[in-house]
Amino acid sequence: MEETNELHYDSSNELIEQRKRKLRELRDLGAAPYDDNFVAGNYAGELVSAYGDFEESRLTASPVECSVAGRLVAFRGFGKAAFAHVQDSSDKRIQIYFSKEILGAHYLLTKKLDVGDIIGVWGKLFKTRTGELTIEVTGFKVLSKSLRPLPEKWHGLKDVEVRYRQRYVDLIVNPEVRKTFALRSRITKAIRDFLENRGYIEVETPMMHPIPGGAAAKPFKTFHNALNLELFLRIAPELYLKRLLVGGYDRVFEINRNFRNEGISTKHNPEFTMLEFYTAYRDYNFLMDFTEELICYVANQSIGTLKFEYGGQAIDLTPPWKRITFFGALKEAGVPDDIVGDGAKLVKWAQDNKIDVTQSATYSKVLDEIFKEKIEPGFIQPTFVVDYPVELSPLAKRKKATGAGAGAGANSDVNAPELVDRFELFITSREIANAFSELNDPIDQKERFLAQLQDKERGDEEAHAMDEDFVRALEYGMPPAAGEGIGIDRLVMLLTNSQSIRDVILFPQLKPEQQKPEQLKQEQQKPELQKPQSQQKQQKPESQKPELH
RNA sequence: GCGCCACUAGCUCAACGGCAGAGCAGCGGACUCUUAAUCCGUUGGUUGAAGGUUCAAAUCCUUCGUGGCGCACCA
Repeated sequence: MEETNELHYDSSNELIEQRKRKLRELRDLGAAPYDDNFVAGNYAGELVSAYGDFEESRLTASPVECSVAGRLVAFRGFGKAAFAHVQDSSDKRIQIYFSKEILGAHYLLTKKLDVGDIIGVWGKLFKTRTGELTIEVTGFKVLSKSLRPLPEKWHGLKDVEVRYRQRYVDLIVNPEVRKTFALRSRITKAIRDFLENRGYIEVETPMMHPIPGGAAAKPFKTFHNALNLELFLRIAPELYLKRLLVGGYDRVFEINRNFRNEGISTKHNPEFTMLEFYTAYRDYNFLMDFTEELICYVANQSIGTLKFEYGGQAIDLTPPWKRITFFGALKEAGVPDDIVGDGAKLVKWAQDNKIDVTQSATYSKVLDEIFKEKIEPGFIQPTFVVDYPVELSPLAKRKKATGAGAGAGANSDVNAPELVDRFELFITSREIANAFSELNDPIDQKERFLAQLQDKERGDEEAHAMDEDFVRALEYGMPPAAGEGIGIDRLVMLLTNSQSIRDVILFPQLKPEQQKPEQLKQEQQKPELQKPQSQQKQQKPESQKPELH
């Protein structure tokens, strides 16, 4: 084999060669197959909705000239005529009609077209005998010759790996995928509209943090050369947004990526999109009502209803939503009263109930584990769980010792400073939102950071790190505030009935498709102590392999 | 990280120890109202990779790769 400048993906199979040949033939015929600046006057969708109902006689009486540009997605050739469909960004397709009689010598070019080519056409509208609105083409240009065959028209592209890796193909051929991402866009727009209409301003805070904070998670590390500084991709924007509250913004929000160095699953992507918003002079009770309004607004604006199916389950977002306390939920699920508060008993109960609890688990982790195992699966319809234990919420405000806190409806555990003003919203057993009254006591905050540091020393990799500048900010005074985070990907999953987070992220994280030959070579040369002999034999044909420089 | 499953033509899939196939796409031909166009003819494969078992491997075994699902991990 000779050294080659081919890409690592096959770019020389027969089908591609045939298309390259047509490309040359187009050029020989005087076409410019990668032409530029074709300004179409119309979109397919616009033409279909405006003229789709017109009678043929009407289109003949007052002809409609039009032009569209898009991808050729079907082609049916006859001897001296051809029908095809062009699909454009209006997400509709319109039929076009090529006729030798009309196009003359230009008609030859249609013989060099393939499904997948991007073309611009102009002509006038007419109705076929079957009543389909069609452009009778008087002229066209090949704007981009497609060299790779698209998947089959009928079965389409199903291979999920190819769909994720080559999302561009997925988007071309699978309309429901385009629909999902169109909905995603409407959902984020609705969120922005809702918040902006209520006086919130959108901000952007750092993605690269010297101290990863605002959540309990393992961060990605990176490095800034000029500053000679280790940095972390952010796990949450929380601490920066609260600095902005100190700075005087009363209502701020950010919709952006968070990064967490954890496993990948149908519910987890290493980078995911989070909405966080903060409201000064309000508490978490305000946020519960606000969240109902926000999510209902978003549902109405995006899918136009509050009642829909998710994975075969009927979901109803009609407010008000159920509210239950953390310990109330535990009690309801049959966790005995007396073990709560007693670490040893709690661990024993968890183990007795076959809940996996590691040796190093802290009291709060065990509680959390029991909750996730026993309680969460029950929350199919929207449910607020309120008043979490303080150990689980190092950034939330303690519950008032008196019952004076507003909105006591669901709060049966007042008089409990070991609790915090916090809720989580669950829909389809999944956490959709997490919110609390923000801790603004700098001394308490510092102590909680210190407690987290102890957890860290005990081996809890995800314990919060001390952020001294954040404490300093609080020392200047942060107004009382309520803050909330909503996982956008999971919200989009819910509203688009997507079972995997990869179906709502355009380019989900995957391992590299192909190892570079250099890497492969290195690995083969690695001395493997315990490798059986049969493995080592693989190295023999090395001399026949291409030398790669 | 662990377990199970998958990987066959450009795409969607058969063949499950005995000659690697179909449909669509493609290519050649016919065809001026088709729309999964039709009709005739036809090309296309290192069966994800490497080893092994066997007279014979897509098929059985091992290792590896990638993906899916589940588990673990996961404010």
